[in-house]
Amino acid sequence: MDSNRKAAKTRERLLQAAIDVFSTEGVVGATTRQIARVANVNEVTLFRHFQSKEQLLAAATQHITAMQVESLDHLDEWTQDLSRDLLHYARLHNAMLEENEALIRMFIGEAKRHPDEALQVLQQAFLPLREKLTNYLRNGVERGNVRPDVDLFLAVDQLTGMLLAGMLRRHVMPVERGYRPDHYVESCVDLIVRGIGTASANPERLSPHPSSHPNS
Amino acid sequence: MDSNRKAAKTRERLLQAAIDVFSTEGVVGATTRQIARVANVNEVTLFRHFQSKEQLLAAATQHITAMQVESLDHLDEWTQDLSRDLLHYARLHNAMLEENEALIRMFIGEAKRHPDEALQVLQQAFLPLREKLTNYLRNGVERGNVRPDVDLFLAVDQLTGMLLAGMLRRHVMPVERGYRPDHYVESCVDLIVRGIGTASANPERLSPHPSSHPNS
DNA sequence: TCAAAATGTAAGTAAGCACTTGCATTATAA
DNA sequence: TTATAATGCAAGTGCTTACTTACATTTTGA
Repeated sequence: MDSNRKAAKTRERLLQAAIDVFSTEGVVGATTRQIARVANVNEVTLFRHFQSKEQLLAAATQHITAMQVESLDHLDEWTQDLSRDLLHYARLHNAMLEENEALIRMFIGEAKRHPDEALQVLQQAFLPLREKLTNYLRNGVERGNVRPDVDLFLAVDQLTGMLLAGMLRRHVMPVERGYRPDHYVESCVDLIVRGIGTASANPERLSPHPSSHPNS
Repeated sequence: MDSNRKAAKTRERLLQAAIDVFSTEGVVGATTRQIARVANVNEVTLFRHFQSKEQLLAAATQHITAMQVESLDHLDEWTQDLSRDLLHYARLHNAMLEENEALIRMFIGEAKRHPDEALQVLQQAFLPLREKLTNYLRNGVERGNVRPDVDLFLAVDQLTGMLLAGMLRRHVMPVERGYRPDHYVESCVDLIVRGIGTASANPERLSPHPSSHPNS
């Protein structure tokens, strides 16, 4: 009964194509024809796998969250140096944002029209990351790296918010922005460390830009 | 020749309706029928004022930027107290984000499909604000409120980025977020002041949360 | 080899879309 | 009042959409 496997394979191709087309064209703009074409599959086959375009969207949403859960595990080695660890996290987070730019844009724009799907993706994709970082910071409080009076959830939302907005800006604005893109991420981490870290986590308060590169 | 004025009035109604419907339904999702219905106007009249849906979008985009330029002037009284002034600015900026939520979502989602319109709105609506705040901060450097080694453009982008992301999050996530929404804005300002302000701009470095409320 | 399952192909349906045409109706200007 | 400009109304055009039906072809499991 390995005809299951073939069906599952085209189903997978359809889901990936749906994610691509939905991301770039939006939910209304995406057509079943184009999705089928991208999946290298006849349009009728699409409707044999998914009864309707709406249900294809639901299945694609679930497929996304399943993938995101897998790719979460790259984040386990903490050096207990607040600046280093936050920078590591921020770079991973930023890379994830950059990779999924079209998808994120689409869900932000469509959040009010498809609240269930948007909420599901955001909750499954971002909340675990937030939880993990919050736990790390809570640990930092006990180690004396992080001031005990800060709202950790809020601080994490601030960091990820800056990264998200930075990604959105980067891809719309022309160059013209003064600072370099990778400097932005570093500077956001720096800002957070200044804001929530204790003196022991801010060793280089003397030099202007702690983690910046020596270039013109 | 005051039949001009009547035509201009329905044109205005059509533009406002177009902005509303484009915002809530997206560019592809919006139909000329619905826009005409919202404007209380026959669909044919829409096409007599604008040759095509695409040109209606262009006109609506221009109409938006024209409106934004007017509403910019509420921002002129600076007390020269960095915390106070930034908080004032942040609250205005946040109110503007909240008012135009649907429109902003739509332009974020559609930025890649309509780059010209998105860029025009963003440039006309956000760049002047950024310029104004940057100038204020540059002034603060000379007064000794702001550290001279900070990248002012970057700092402004960080603040507005946190506010934008905060607004986007607020309207998608259910409650469940621990901190209160208005505390978020204050905390973002606080973070920036800690990050870019000199000691003279951070008078209450002793107390945990300078401008926070006494709640559990 | 043979039945069953998965896919392809061709054609079609009903609905909605942007947009047009022709003419009647209303409001404005002189 | 009368000519003109703005709008309403009814109908229609051509196109695209999601989705279906019927049948032929390929792939797979035993």
